[in-house]
Amino acid sequence: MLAHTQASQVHSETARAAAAALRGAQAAPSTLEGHLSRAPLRSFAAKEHVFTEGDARTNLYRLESGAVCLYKVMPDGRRQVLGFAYAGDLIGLGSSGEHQFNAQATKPAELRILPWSLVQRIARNDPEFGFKLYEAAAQELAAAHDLLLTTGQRTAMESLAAFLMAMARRGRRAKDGHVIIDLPMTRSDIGDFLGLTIETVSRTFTKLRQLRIIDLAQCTQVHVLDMDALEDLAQGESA
Amino acid sequence: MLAHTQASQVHSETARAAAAALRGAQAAPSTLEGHLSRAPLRSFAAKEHVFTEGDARTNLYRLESGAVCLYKVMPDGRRQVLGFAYAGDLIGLGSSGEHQFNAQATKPAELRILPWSLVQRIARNDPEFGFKLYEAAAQELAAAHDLLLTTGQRTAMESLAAFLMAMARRGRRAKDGHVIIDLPMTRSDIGDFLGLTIETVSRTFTKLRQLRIIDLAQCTQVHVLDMDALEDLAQGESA
DNA sequence: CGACGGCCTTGACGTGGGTCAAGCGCCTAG
DNA sequence: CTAGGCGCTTGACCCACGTCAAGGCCGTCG
Repeated sequence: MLAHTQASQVHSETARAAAAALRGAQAAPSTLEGHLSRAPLRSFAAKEHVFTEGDARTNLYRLESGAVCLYKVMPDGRRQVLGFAYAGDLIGLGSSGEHQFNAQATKPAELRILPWSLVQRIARNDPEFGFKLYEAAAQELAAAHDLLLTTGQRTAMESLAAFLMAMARRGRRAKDGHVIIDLPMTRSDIGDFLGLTIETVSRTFTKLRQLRIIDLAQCTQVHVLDMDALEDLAQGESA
Repeated sequence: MLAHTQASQVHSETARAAAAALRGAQAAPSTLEGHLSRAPLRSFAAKEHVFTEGDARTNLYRLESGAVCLYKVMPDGRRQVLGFAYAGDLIGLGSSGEHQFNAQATKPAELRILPWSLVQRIARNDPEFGFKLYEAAAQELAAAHDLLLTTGQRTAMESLAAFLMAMARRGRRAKDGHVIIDLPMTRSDIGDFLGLTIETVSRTFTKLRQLRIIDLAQCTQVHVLDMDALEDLAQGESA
């Protein structure tokens, strides 16, 4: 679910669940997907919090539309964004107890809400499901490790290029062949994600534009003009 | 298992397993602890790798003694240490497929080795166990998130102070009341962990010594003279 | 429609920490 | 006992990025 990692798994269940629904069977669903598809849907306004650090972990969420930013804050206000969630991503995984970070919609969002107690119940009855939960957590762990590589080792240019490469996987393709990336978050979110200031993020975007590697239609929409060059920059091929 | 997080859970099972063994019952063990306690033990020399990135995930390990460093490397050699494992920690959790980082003993170490296929088999039969796996992964995730806060936001001084605070929880107490920390890793490991160079780590140690907050008997042994001051520095009280 | 506030960009400047280089202490091997 | 190597420290220098400050562009609300 965190950026910097490949697309999520899940979703293969959707068709099966839909088929079951058509058959009119209202038997209690057994898969996570089954539960989620009939879980209540709640809307959140931009900037509204889904949960905050210290809240009891009462629910597991799945984002249906919109985007959500996950972050931690230090006492003095410095902020580290841990990742962004997009449609299809699970939000709220973590060891039992309290939430250890904040989740805030960066644009209007809709989420399915599943009580955590139910999740635990399913896990107790379905060993396969417990293992799926584990794999979901492991995937997030891998994403966090990737992000560590960028905040710990990469330069501003490398970080931003890697970020854009990751976002490009979610992007669409314009008729002229260029990949178009919509950024559903502010420069501040990006900066706090990559461990940079908004000024540095902005300047680095400008530099990429001057290098004719990207084009900025609006500040929230990136056209990738030269994906190979971007890839090179992400891997550390100098300037 | 990563530093920066509280002690591990597990271990409560040890007594029960021992009791079962005494009863002479040789029935197949059902808990992870049961399996681990009779799993083969292997020794690794300092600097020897337990596994490397790209290796198939064939085993789950538990460290019995020594210390292990977990890290990723970039193509050009830059390295990010993800964490350190100490006695009792599980190593090798992650989504199925290949290992996504390297694990290298920083000093002579002994590990119990459990085939991953067995872990999966247990998970399939024991729902409780699958959930435990999940919680272990979630714990590592929390540790990674904490580390992100330091590599992304903290200054060198804050990072090192936070690192020492975390290590102090594992430390012993001298007769004069000072906490003594043994560092089973090099400056280079610490630097790559915190996103700093070895020179900066060294200079920061020196600064802490000059401030009379710590004392360095040898470079691997830290005496904490003023835990409160260290705590303050970790939280960002300037200096 | 005009004014305000968020968000983004750009410039000038300062600095924390990276780089390069030298030297030291300790451990191990011969 | 001596030599070599590895890891640690320290100093001098420099640069990437942070800080501070000044606009500009929307989008929204009165």
